[in-house]
Amino acid sequence: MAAIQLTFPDGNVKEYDAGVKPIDVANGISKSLAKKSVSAKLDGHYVGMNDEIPASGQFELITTDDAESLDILRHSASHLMAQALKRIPKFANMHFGVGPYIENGFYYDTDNGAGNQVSVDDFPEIEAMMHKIVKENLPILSHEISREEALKTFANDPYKVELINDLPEGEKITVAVQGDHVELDKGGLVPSTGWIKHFKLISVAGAYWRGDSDNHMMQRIYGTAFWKAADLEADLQRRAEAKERDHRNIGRDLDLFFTSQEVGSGLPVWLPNGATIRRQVERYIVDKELNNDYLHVYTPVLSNLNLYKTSGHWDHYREDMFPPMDMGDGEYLELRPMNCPSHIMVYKHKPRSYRDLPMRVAELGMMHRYEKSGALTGLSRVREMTLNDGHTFVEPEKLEDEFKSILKMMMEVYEDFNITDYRFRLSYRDPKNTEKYFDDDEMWEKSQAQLKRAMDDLGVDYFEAEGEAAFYGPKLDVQTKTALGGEETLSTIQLDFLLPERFNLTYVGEDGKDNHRPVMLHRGIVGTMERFTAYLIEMYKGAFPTWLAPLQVEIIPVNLGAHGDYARKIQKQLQDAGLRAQVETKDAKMGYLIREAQTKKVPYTLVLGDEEMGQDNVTVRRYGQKATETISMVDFMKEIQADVARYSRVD
RNA sequence: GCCGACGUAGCUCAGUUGGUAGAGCACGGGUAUCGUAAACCUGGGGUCGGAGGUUCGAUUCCUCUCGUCGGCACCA
Repeated sequence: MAAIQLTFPDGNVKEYDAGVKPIDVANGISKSLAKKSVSAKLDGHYVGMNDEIPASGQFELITTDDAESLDILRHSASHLMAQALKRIPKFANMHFGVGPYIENGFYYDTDNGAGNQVSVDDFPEIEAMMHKIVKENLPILSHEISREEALKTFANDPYKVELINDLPEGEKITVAVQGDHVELDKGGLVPSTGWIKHFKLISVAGAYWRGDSDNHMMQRIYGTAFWKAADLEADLQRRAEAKERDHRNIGRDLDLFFTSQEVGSGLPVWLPNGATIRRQVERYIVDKELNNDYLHVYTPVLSNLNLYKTSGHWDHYREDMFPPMDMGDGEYLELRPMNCPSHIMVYKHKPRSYRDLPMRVAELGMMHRYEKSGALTGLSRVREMTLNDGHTFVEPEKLEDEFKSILKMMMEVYEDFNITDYRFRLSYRDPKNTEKYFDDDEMWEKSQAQLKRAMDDLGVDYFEAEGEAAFYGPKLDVQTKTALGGEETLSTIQLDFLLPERFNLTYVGEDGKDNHRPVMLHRGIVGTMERFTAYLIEMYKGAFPTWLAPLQVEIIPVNLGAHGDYARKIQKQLQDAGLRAQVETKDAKMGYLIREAQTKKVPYTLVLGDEEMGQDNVTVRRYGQKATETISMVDFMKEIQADVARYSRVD
């Protein structure tokens, strides 16, 4: 008998006879480890827990202590769900696509034919069937089969057949068998269905087969699973709380903005409170840019359509642009979908010299995009938006320096807003789909390498993504998470060698020749005011830092008649100092007014009565605290000014 | 745009064999003038998203349409 060396999670190495099964190995070690072992890998590839181990190779057990085990559990849960569905008569003939684990759970793409879709109302029945199969504790067996066998096994599942046919010739095909259910599967599963105890189906939604909108749409059933009941409970709790954090809900509760059918879809109206937050952000970022040698301009939201034909945007994004306005004399005007051509016109207005470069043009530029109806979401995806836009025109050899200086400014801004949860994405073109992009392989190779080099020089962490570039060049995107877990781009820096060509931009070099071509950098630091505000709302859960808060100080006179004048005097002092303060004139009990100030998340609430009036004092209650403190107005003024100054510095 | 669900007062939501609607909060009026998370009384407010159809009669059933939500696709 050949002996095989097995390395265990605790580092121990033991010898076993070949032919032993991982599940026996796990059981043989110790009771505690056996309970924790969920899957096994041989030479880095998953093997079934119930399969025999061959005579050679490096073997490792994966236990519930490993983060990977949660993926294995969820992957197994998706199979469990598929098996349950097949056992329910009305889903007996359901076809299945793919059923992977994802970040917060798993899904399975299903197709039960038109008119027979799965609905959330079916979830209890499906879950009950899943629990039944868990009780049966069916062993999950994994083994290799031939292509012919595979095609025979899945003959009734056209999606699976397509997947099998797409596997390269010679590729190993493995299946996972649990009782009467067979899955096309690469492995990474729990030993038996009894391991999957704590799960919940979450939602059902449409999804194109293989992610292609030309393909048939399937029903994607989402679920999640955990090892412990408490973890599942906590996760469901988190999902519920995320809704409270959703900027659309807070926006309504705090009167920040609204959208209405009368105004139009994707066209939010900013109410005074939301407008204040936005104004603060706008003042901040414009000041910041002016201090970084940006030239702020105003350019029209409406321009000649030819501008976008020249830039190439018309060709690439016509579907998502508002239709041109035919002015009747051969001229077509277009609501601009982006600001670059406008800023290019600023550059082109006069001959430029290398001494003028880098030239940084910036604007809070309003633009319009006809986003598809299904994409519209609150403030984060809209049809009219104002971008904190900027374009730098730079000598090619200074490109990396300029890139780094923009990134530096971006990180300073993030610090001022306390934004810490983000990651950098280097967005390259999709090498398999190059017709979407400007056709110049050398340019792409070079600029993508430049981008990467600049990031490496700075020693900043990033990840790379193919197919995320703009048509004119690669970019650095800053990816953040929304309350509901979606990822979106907040800021971006884009390299552009194309538009300077298209618009024939030049500058006079040191050599006196006027045929030098600048490079362009497109950048948005806080992105669009809409999306950035949405992000801030969710990040702060509506409890804004004082410098951003719509109302900073709520003043409550104990008795409006007796203390109203004093309240208005205090308000005046605060307003003269540039602060946003309001005297509450509603004739209600104090408890009511305090409650209102707290639910509106006002940073400071002042209560003024006999005890304060004589001594020029205020009694202050800070947001989120129950405690109150009576201090002099002078001290309060110092406190709030320090509070505001801490965030609103521009350097 | 696609698949599914939903659309009743400003907001959150009730409203079943089809007989033109109700609560709480909010808002207006009144009483009380109150020291840190909801005083009490009272009033107004709805073409039940819109259009068409079936019916003696539609918030309810059907069709279309607009919008919202969950995803997918898209995102310069």
